[in-house]
Amino acid sequence: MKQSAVTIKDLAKELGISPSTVSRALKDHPDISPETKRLVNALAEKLDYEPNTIAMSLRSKRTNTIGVIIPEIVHFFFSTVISGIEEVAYKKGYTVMFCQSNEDYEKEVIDTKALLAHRVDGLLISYSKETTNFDHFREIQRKNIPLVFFDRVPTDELHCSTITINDFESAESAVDHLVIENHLRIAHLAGPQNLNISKQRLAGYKRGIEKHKLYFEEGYVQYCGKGDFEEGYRCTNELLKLSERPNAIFANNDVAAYGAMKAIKDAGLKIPEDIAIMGFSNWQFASLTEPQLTSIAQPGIEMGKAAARRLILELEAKDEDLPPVDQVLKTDIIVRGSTRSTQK
Amino acid sequence: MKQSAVTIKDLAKELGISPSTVSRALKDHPDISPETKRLVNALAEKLDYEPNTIAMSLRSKRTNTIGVIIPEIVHFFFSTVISGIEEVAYKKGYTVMFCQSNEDYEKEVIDTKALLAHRVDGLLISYSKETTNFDHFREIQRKNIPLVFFDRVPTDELHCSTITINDFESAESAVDHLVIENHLRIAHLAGPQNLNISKQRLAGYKRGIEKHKLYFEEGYVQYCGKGDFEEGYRCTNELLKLSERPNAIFANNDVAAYGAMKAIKDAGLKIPEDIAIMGFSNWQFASLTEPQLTSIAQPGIEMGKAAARRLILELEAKDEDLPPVDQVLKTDIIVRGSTRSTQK
DNA sequence: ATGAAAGCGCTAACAA
DNA sequence: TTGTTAGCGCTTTCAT
Repeated sequence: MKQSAVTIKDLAKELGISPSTVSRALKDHPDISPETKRLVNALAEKLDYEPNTIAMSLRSKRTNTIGVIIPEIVHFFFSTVISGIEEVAYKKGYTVMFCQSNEDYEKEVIDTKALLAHRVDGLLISYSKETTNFDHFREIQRKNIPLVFFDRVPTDELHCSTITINDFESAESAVDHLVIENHLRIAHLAGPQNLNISKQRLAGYKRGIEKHKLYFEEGYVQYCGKGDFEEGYRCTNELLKLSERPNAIFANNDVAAYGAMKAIKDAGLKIPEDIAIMGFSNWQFASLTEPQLTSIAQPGIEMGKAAARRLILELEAKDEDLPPVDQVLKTDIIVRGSTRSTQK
Repeated sequence: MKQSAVTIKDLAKELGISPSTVSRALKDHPDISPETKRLVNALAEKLDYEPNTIAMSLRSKRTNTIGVIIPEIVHFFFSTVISGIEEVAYKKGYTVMFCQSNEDYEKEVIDTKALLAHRVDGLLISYSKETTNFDHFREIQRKNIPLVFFDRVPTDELHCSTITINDFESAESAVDHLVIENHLRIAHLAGPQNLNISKQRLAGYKRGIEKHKLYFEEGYVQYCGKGDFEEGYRCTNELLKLSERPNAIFANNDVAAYGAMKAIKDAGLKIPEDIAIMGFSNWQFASLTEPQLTSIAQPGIEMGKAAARRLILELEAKDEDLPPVDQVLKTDIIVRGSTRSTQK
């Protein structure tokens, strides 16, 4: 019922030499004679010897494993990020342990504990919409385990590297884009304000409104709670009730945007003729069938790669204690298949 | 730079008792006096003692970790499966190690090795479109490590449990559905035939064609290679060239179906008036904006849960050596938001 | 160039 | 009820 079970001891016994010699031979230690190395490696090959990484970990205190916690895997953006993480981890010889918090604070705490218990070398985290208490993250730091946040990152108080996109500027660019297309009454479906990304997007939107001196009223910003489909739908219906009905909606996130689309269609209105929709969203294939959809595409793969690279850098920097870095990635505005960078 | 480092030894020394007593006290062993247990637990709590799972694994030869290999994480279906796996694994106290093969045979082999090296207790695998050589799976079995396949499963030769959907019947039902809606010239975008699912779907399609005595010609089955977007597009263009142009397309998989949609639109034809599209696909939000899309929805979450449950069952059955089981899940045909089971 | 011995942190047989 | 000892598989001083 168990593993192949051939150990260094077995090889040693077979060859009539000591385990330590075998160990050294396998690692190509300079002290060992070429002849011995040859013999050891040949036998290892023959008996299909595989080093026991658990035993190695027990000694070295390294598992070559990185832990990842994301809110939800069934989500285009996060699956993209994970993909990037896996790619870099794989190339650098790390394996990925993965948990999803399901946007649940309690689960996130337990996941953190579980990954620490499994002795991951470092952690990559994008925290849940519910998370306002960061004690579990502090615990990680207390243990001196490298931790990098991506997308949903804390502001300052934790001294960690972060990977984000330029939410503020992107939101502003979105308004610019809508204005160019002559939409002058732009509403916003805002996300949960305990997430910095949502705050930034709202701020960028406001900046755009002010810059272009657009019409604005209180009701133009709808707070969609957790930004799910139903909330997007509900909030959009609120927008539709306004006397100065907006002719464009800038959505904080994709699922809310889909809710908005449904509300608009249910009201018998047309997209984008009556109301244009734009937002942080990757419509994936939908843009093929609804070419009027414009999105601010988040570079998920890049974010995953950047996060993994940064974490591994910190892991391998040993005690040099790298100061945290905040890396900001650029988004793209994708219009009807064409791409224009938000970079100014 | 390292973990909290408080060990059983530390606790023992502090309390002036032996490590084994501490170990037993922590595990609530009946032999230990309540008083000792109290003292030990109190100190453990105070010093924030965390058992070292690596050391435990070295002894027990169990890591409480399951390895998962899927072709691609950025894919609605597979992300759904992973989600189900994670859910069950979490509830049963396992952690998930995850790799994606990127539909690359070589990577799959390496991933297998990596997960075995990390001493996962068992493996869940859906193999790549390229995989025709199963030696790496046999290697797993040789080591007596439980292995469960899902969705893309081998036929017989490996003696493993499998979780699949009823591809054959679902495909037949799809044809039934199209016939009811009066589409009598139905073509098929077939998938890679080294995958059993693709074979089954093709067979079910053929069965449907025969049963209803529908018009058929050679060109109605287009083999889309790996079934990517471009292939779906190309193959659909082939269909459009036929003199008896089909008025419905049944697609083996989602991405090919999207390619088909683009080809049809590019040709100035309408969906579904000119050509209806149906297939194994989850259009997610697209069905909101294109309500004419009908899909055979694959129960990904259920598949993930079932696979994880089965694997854990085998893990915990110890040496009882459960005979492999082939579990077949039912799909749903989802039409304009309504759901009809394919179960007959 | 090689071996002996100790120890990573934990547990379990055996002894007391 | 508790302690002693040995060992999981590996590496690494320190000796030879």
